[in-house]
Amino acid sequence: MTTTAPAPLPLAAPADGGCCAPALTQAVEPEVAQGLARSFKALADPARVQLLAIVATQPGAEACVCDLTEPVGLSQPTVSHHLKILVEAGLLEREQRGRWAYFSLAPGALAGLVASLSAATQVSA
Amino acid sequence: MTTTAPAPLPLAAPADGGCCAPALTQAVEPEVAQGLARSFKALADPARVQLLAIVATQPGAEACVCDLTEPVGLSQPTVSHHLKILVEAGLLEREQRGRWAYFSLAPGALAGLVASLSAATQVSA
DNA sequence: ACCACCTATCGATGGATGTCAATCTATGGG
DNA sequence: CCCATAGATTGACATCCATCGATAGGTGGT
Repeated sequence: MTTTAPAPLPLAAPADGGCCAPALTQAVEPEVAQGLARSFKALADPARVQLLAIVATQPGAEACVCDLTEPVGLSQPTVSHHLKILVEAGLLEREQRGRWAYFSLAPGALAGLVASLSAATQVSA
Repeated sequence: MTTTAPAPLPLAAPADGGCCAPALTQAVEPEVAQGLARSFKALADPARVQLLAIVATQPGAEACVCDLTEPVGLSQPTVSHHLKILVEAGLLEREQRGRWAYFSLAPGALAGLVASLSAATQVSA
């Protein structure tokens, strides 16, 4: 989080009569962009997409690690690692029930991402 | 490319009477997961999110590199690199016009991602 | 108490990725 | 014909990340 926006952004006006429009300075706050990028980074791995999809399609929308290891074809530590990333990204929720850990979709998380992307598409449309 | 799904997925039945449901084998085809992950990977960088947002909010939804370098605070080669990634991901389109290169939102690309995410959320709802 | 089982953490390793300076290519103007 | 400018490519470097084996932490059964 150190970064977030140290850049002064001198904003040298394109007075050179160059190519195009004055160019708006910031379409999105750098912080916002960073937050979105972090969410997308959590989805930027095939294994994690699969894990999310499996959880979503499970009856009750929850699954334990023992159910998730085999479908993705990865070792148990690796699956645990990916699940942790998804939880930290706010996309999954973890619940220790008895001896097993159950993972479920975090309500509203994906919807939030959808809203962000939709906003972008609306602008162009 | 090579990968895509070499795993035989032995599918050892959870006959051990373990924790949970039989566990569906594949909620999403590995290829599909890989495709989605590749799209999300293109969005998994703050600079690329910003670039996309700037292009989207420009009048006419297009911008040239000279407009994009300063707002993100990165060097010209780096911006060019990010733009290339966005184009290869199918999110942006490039058009050489005169001496300048104009980038615009690829129609339907973001919408497709929104559809995929929406599908996932629908399942749980 | 002990043991079997599920999951998380640790350490290591190979590969991917972001970034820049330097250079190259191409387009237009004089 | 030469030069200036916009942008892409190259090479190098540092960092991050996915993956695994080995191990630790907790929980339940006997």
